[in-house]
Amino acid sequence: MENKITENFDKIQYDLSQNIKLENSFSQDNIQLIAGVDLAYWEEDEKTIAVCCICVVDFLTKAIIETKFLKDEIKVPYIPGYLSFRELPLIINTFKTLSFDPEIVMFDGNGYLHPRNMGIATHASFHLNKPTIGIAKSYLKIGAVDFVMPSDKEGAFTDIVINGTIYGRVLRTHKHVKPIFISCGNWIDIDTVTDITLALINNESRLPIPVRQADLETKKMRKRFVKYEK
DNA sequence: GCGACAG
DNA sequence: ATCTTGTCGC
Repeated sequence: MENKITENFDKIQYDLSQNIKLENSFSQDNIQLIAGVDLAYWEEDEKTIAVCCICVVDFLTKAIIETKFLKDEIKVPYIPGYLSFRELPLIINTFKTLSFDPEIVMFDGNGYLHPRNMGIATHASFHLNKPTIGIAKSYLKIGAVDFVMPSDKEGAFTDIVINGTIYGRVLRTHKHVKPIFISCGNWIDIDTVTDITLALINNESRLPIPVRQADLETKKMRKRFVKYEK
């Protein structure tokens, strides 16, 4: 049964990946606004409900410009490697409610660092038509490829290379703190991804501000909903 | 049968 | 992702 699901997903991902813009010309200088996306889940009457929050951040001042959310039932199961099919529908609908127009979007999860180079950040770029970045808190193993732990210095990183291609980067954003796994979503290169990520780190978290903020908001919203419906 | 497994 | 208490540390 799960096989049937993933077969269909594989075909959709293949079709999407044919829609390729060739340039990775996005530069840090082009950013004024960057968005962060995250979801929180809970159970309600045997159903899985999620709220998606998107936070728009001013890249220079780090100020939170806008926060929007949307709640809905989630019917697709979580299968490792197929996260986007579970979370993207709600994300796309939430994105439509934004009044600001961020130049780039940051996701909780992988982009190119994925068995089919089609993690949620990459998949989303084709729907949002914007450059994207993947930020994962743990490693999704690709085949038998392990990652090498970077040295214990802020800004230290190692690359996850497969057949000569950089799939992603293991980045230490704070000393003595577990590294994060960053990768290109689309229309951007890995060095720019690294620069942007590091520019958005503060002392509060190992995660960059946009996804950190979205994570906080998403949990606030869940508290509100769960409290009001019982 | 057992382990692995973004969120 | 979520469930969960205390606890160590800045």
